[in-house]
Amino acid sequence: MVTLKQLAEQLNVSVSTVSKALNNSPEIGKDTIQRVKELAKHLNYQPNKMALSLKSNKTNTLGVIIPDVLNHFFAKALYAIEMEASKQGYNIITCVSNELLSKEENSLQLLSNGSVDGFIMSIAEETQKQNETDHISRVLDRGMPMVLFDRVCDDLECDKVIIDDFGAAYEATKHLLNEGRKHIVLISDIEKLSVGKLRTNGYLKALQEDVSYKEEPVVISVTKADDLEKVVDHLFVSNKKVDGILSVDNTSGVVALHKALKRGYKIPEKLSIIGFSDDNVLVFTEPKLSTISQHTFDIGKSAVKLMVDRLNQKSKSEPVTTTIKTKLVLRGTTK
Amino acid sequence: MVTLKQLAEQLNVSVSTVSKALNNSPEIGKDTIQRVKELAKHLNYQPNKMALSLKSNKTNTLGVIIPDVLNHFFAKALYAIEMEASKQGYNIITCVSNELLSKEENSLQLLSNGSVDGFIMSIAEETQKQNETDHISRVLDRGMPMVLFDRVCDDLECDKVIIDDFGAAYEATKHLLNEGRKHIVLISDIEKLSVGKLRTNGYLKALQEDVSYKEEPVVISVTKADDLEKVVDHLFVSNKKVDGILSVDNTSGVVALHKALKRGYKIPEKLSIIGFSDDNVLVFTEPKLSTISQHTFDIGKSAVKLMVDRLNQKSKSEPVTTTIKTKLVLRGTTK
DNA sequence: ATATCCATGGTAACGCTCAAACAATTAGCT
DNA sequence: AGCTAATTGTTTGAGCGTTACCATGGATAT
Repeated sequence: MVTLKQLAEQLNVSVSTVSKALNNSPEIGKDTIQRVKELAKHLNYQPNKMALSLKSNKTNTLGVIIPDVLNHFFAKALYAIEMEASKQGYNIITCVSNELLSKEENSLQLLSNGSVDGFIMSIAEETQKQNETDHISRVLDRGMPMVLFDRVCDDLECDKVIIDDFGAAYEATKHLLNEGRKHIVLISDIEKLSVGKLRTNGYLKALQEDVSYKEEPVVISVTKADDLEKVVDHLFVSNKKVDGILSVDNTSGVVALHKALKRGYKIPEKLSIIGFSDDNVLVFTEPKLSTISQHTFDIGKSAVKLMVDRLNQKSKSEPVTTTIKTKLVLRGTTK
Repeated sequence: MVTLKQLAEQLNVSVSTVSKALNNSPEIGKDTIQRVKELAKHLNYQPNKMALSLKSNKTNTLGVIIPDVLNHFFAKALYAIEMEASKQGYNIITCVSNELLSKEENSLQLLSNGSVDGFIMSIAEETQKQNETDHISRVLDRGMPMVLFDRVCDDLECDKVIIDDFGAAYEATKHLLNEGRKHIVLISDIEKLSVGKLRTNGYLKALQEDVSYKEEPVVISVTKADDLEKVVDHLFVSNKKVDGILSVDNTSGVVALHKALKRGYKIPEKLSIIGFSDDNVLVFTEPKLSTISQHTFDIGKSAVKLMVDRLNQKSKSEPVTTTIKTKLVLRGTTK
């Protein structure tokens, strides 16, 4: 790597002259600036990032901690975060907590040594289950900015980006009711997560409010240990009258559709299905799955924006929570 | 952030004493070491990463550039890279080239300023199409280590991790031939990529070698602009006799399976399908898709290992190419 | 008293920026 | 013309947080 010192030596000027010249300081003569810049370009000079960061105490790097890259939602959020961060001149250091509290603690700890200017993260499943947030508070207490997205924790005083999980599920359930469905089942493999609970509550609320709906709500909670396909398929034998399915996670809606088709259900005539999936699964379904679209890209983008605002602000201000609108997109699996 | 200086002041010793104490230097008295360490722990002292990097000229950070996080293959590779890097004490800075040459050039440029110790990357589609590798050579010339994976370029002198694309497709085609298939079609949406071409060649070679195979090979190349589902579906009308399909990309195998089922093909009796997909799509198929497994996790892991070896080595040595074994996993869509 | 050891302190350097100092030129004033 | 004042262009020096090397001081041993 070529340094200011080397440029200075070659040009027979001092280091600071070179530095100022490259930064277009008005103190430096026009011709000198020219000479310096030419040599710099010629030698492909790049200011050393570490030196800059050390001096300015700014890294222009964000730490991003997500629970699982293989989950399409988080992959897309990561994509959006990377795009927006890059646009704003930030790099991202990515860590995958793998849904583990210990890994999350570790990543936070390791990056809190001046590696990043702030954190964007979504909380690991284990962390949410154990409701353990000390490691996050510790970071916050040190004055490090943090933006939580999707899986947040209400107790933490920091910026957040969420969707209206309750409302989205409520609306989708309402839609099924309006279609005249009388036996609406909810499937969830995220019942342990904050967002999962909210969605389930939205479903329950919608059913409760409907005086003409007689059935008891049915919540099928699938855990990691379960065989998703088996559990979903079993629904059709244990609950023969099912005529509406709301899946509040990424995959179970698609699985339900496949299983239902295999069992000969007419869709959407006899059975409606609404999923919480991203567009990417559509290519694997026929008819196309109706979904609640989370606008994942906007979620990631907003998280970065909140972070950048926070980093640019002079005085402290109250935490902000951005709620991204969801949209019920009706396709082939609803009437 | 608490610094050595602050510790030193509180303990009434010099900065260098604190530094040495924390590094267990034998020069320092036992009791002093104790005192220093206690305070350090108490104040949660973390050595400043930037200062360390500046001093040692090592960042313990790797730059990872992938073409597309939404592609499951790359997401999984990224996951593996992150896991292994973390295990080896490295952070990763992730950039997504979005299949664009310009973004790739940009990321390489931006991180070549001392931000990372080396690069792990897979080449963007545009870059491969235009066969433009100057930006990569430039990095290599500066002595920055680089490991290419999956989408590599033979001309570049650096470490590589690949799979035997030719052999994998060859073997899969052989399998279809051994089943007695007489009209085997290849579907590919990566015909423009090095790996795509190799796979196609493997398919062609297998057909050529079989003297009893009379048909002309049929390669269906799908581009981004095409509607994958339409193109695949059309195959069944334009090529009524098809009894074997080899999909060499991530998704078209699953789509072909769905379309074939919808058209009433008996699978695997009348039609065999082999895909190049990862396990994750299996939940969306019935019968389960037979696939060529790429061992994506091993690919990522190996890339990191090559990189770490390279970084630890004293003297320069020849580039290494690691080939990860593939495995033909027969499931429900083959006899 | 001199050599030997031990514990600690001081300094420089990594690459950079910024404030302040300085030298050299030009302008302003009697 | 002669002297100060202002302007311009450049260098010096300190500091960001570390560590490595060298120096220093006091105690102990010879």
